[in-house]
Amino acid sequence: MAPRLVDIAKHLNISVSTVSRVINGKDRVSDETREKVLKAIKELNYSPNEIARSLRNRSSKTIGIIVPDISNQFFALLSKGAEAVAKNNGYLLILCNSDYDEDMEKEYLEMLTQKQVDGIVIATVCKDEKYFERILDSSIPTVFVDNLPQIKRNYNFVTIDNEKAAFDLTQHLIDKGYKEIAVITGKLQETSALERLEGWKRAMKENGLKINNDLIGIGDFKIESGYKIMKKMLENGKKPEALLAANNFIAYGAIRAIREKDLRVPEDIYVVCFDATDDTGLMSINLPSIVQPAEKIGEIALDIIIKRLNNKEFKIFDKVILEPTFINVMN
Amino acid sequence: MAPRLVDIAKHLNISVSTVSRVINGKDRVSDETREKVLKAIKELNYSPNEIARSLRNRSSKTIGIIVPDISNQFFALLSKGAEAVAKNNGYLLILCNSDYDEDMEKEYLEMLTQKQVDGIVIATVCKDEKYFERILDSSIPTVFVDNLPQIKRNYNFVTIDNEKAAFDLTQHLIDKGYKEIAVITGKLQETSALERLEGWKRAMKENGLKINNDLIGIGDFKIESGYKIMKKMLENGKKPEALLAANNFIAYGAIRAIREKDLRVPEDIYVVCFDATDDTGLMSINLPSIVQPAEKIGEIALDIIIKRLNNKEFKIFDKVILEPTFINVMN
DNA sequence: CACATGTGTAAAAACGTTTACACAAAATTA
DNA sequence: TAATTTTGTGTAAACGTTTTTACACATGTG
Repeated sequence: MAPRLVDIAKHLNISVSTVSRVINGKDRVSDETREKVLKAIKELNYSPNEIARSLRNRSSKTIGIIVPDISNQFFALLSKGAEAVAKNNGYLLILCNSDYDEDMEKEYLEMLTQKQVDGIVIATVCKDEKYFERILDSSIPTVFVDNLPQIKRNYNFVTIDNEKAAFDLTQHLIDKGYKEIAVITGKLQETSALERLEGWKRAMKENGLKINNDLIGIGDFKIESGYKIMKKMLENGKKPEALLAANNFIAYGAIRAIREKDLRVPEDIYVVCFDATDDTGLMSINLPSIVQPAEKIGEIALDIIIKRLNNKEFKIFDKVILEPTFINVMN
Repeated sequence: MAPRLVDIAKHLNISVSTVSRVINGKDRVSDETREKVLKAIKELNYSPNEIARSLRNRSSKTIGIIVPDISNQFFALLSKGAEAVAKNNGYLLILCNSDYDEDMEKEYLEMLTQKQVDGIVIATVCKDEKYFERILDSSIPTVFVDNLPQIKRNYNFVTIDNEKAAFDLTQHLIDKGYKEIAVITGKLQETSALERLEGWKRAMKENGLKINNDLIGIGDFKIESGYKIMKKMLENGKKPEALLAANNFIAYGAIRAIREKDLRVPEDIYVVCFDATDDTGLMSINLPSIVQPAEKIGEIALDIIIKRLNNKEFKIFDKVILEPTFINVMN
C-alpha cells in the first residue's frame, strides 16, 4: 500500500496537518520539522494522492480534449500543442476521439464533466444548439477549435478564416487556368466544411465561372468519403480539371480514386487541399495546400483555458482567428 | 453548484445511501423509491462526481499513455486504438507526450501515478533499469509498446520483430541490386532503433556486403535528424545507392536533404523506411515501407491492461509480437 | 510584570461518494 | 401464532487530502 500523509505523520509522531503544510509549502513550519518531514517523505517514498487532493481542492488538474480523429495529423498536432501547454501549467490532458460521431462526442462531454475536468477543448461535429448551450452554461471553461457552433451567443474559439482560405485556394486554381474545378467537402453542419464550400463558391462566382453541381461533393472528412465521391464523379464522366479537397483525408481518398482510373495528379487532375502539411516533404510535392497552424491552435486554446482558470473576471476572450500558410513547394 | 447526492436525498427526504444505491443499481431498493429517485435525478440534473467516486473506490477509471511524439502517425494511431478500447471499458485516456525526453517521460510517469491511473501504456525512450524496476514493482498494470526495456525481468509488451523487419527491408533493397545501402536509425538505447540497425547489419553480412561505417547514421527519430545525417553523408561525398530509414520521420528528413542536393528519390537514392503508412496514398508512391499495425498495438496493449484489471490472477501476459505489413505500392 | 504579538503545531471539519452494519417492517415458514 | 427470513432503508465510517480554528508557548513592549 502506498504511504499516506498519515503514515508520514505517525512515523514522525506529528500531525497530518503539519506534514501537509510542508508539502504544500505555503504555511508556517519550522525549519527543523520541515527537514524531518522531507526526509521521511524520501524514506517512505511518499507521493501525494492526486485524487484526494482533487476532491478537496475541487480541481482535478486535468483538461479534456475532444477531437474527431486523432490519427489526422491536424488533430494530432493540435492535441500536441494543447498537451504541452497543459503540462507546463501542471495539468494533464484527457484525450477523447469522437470518430466524427455526434453521440460519442456528447457521451465524452458527459464523462469529462463527471471527471471534473477543469477545462475543455472541443472540435465539435455536432449542430445541436441545446447541447452547445449546456456546455456554455456549465462552469467549465470551454474553447472551441476548428469547427464552430453556429449560435448567437459569445464563446471562446480558435480557428482560421476558412471561407477566405478556400477562396484563396480556389483562386490559385483559377489563376493557373483551370475552369472546371470540383470541390469535395465534409458535412455541412460543420462550419469548416460549410465555409470552405462557400469560399469555393465565391471564388467561382467572382471569376465568372459556372457552378456545376455535378462537381460539388458533400461527404465527410474521412478518406473513404473522398475516395467514393471522386470515384463516382469520374465514373459519371464528370472529370474535373482540378479539385479542391476540404481536408487532407478527402484529398488522399480522391487521389486514390483518380489513380485507380489511371489518371495522374496533378497532370490530369490538379489537386489542392487543406492541411496536407509538408512535414513529410513528400505529400506537398504536388499538393498545394492551405496549412493551419494546428499546434498553435492547440496552444492558444489551452492558453485561454488557463487564463480563464486563473482569472475569474476574464470570462469571454472572444475569438482568435489565425493565419494559415499556403504551401506550394513545387511552384 | 452542481447538485450532490445529498441534495437529491434532501429533496426527497430520504438518505444518501438510498440514492447512491439506485444510482449504482446493485443493491435492494423498492421500485417505488427507485422511480422517485430517478425522477429527482432528472429534475435536478444530477451527475455523479467521478473524483469522489474514484477516491472511495480506489480507481480513477483512467489509463495513462506516454508516447514520444503524438504527431507521428504511428503514435497517433496507437493512441487511437488504445483510446477506443479504454472508452469501451469505461475508462478515459490521459495522453502524455514525452517529446523523446527521458526526464519528461519520468515526470509524466510520476504525475500519472499520483493521478492514480489504473493502468499505463508506455512507449519508453529511457534506458534506466531502476526506473523500469520501479514501474514494474508498482501495482499499476503497465504495458510497454514499440520500444522495450532491456531488462531480465518479465513484463507485458506489444511490438513487432524489429530485427526481422529491418532485415526484410534491407533484403528487399539487396534483391533490387543495391549494394551501397545506408541506414539511419535512432538512439541505440531504444530497442526499436537498435534492432533495426541489427537487422540491417545481418542482411548486409548474410549477403556478403561490406558494412561501411560511413553509411551508418545514428541520430534520433525526428525529422531533423534524418535531414542532418543524410545531408552530412552527401556533403562528405558518401552518396549511398539506397537508404533504410528506421522510421518515417527520418525518411522524410533524409528525403528533404536528398532533394536539396538535386538528387531524386528513388532514382538516385532509393529510400525505404518504417511506418510510412499508405493511408495518404501519397507517401507510399516511392517509399516501400514496413508498416506496423499501430492501431492494433494500442488496442492490444489496452486489452492486456483491462484483463489484468479484471482478473487479479492474470499478472504477466508475457508478450505480443505482431506481424507488420510490407507496403510497396509501385512495384 | 502584565500584556500584546508572533510562531509553530494539533484537532477537526470538510470535499462527495460507497458500503458495512443495524434494524424495523413485511413476508414466509413451521 | 411464533419463529424465521427477506426486504428496504438509515446511520456512520471510510477514501486521503487541505484548511480553518484554536491553542500553547515564546518573545517583545510599555
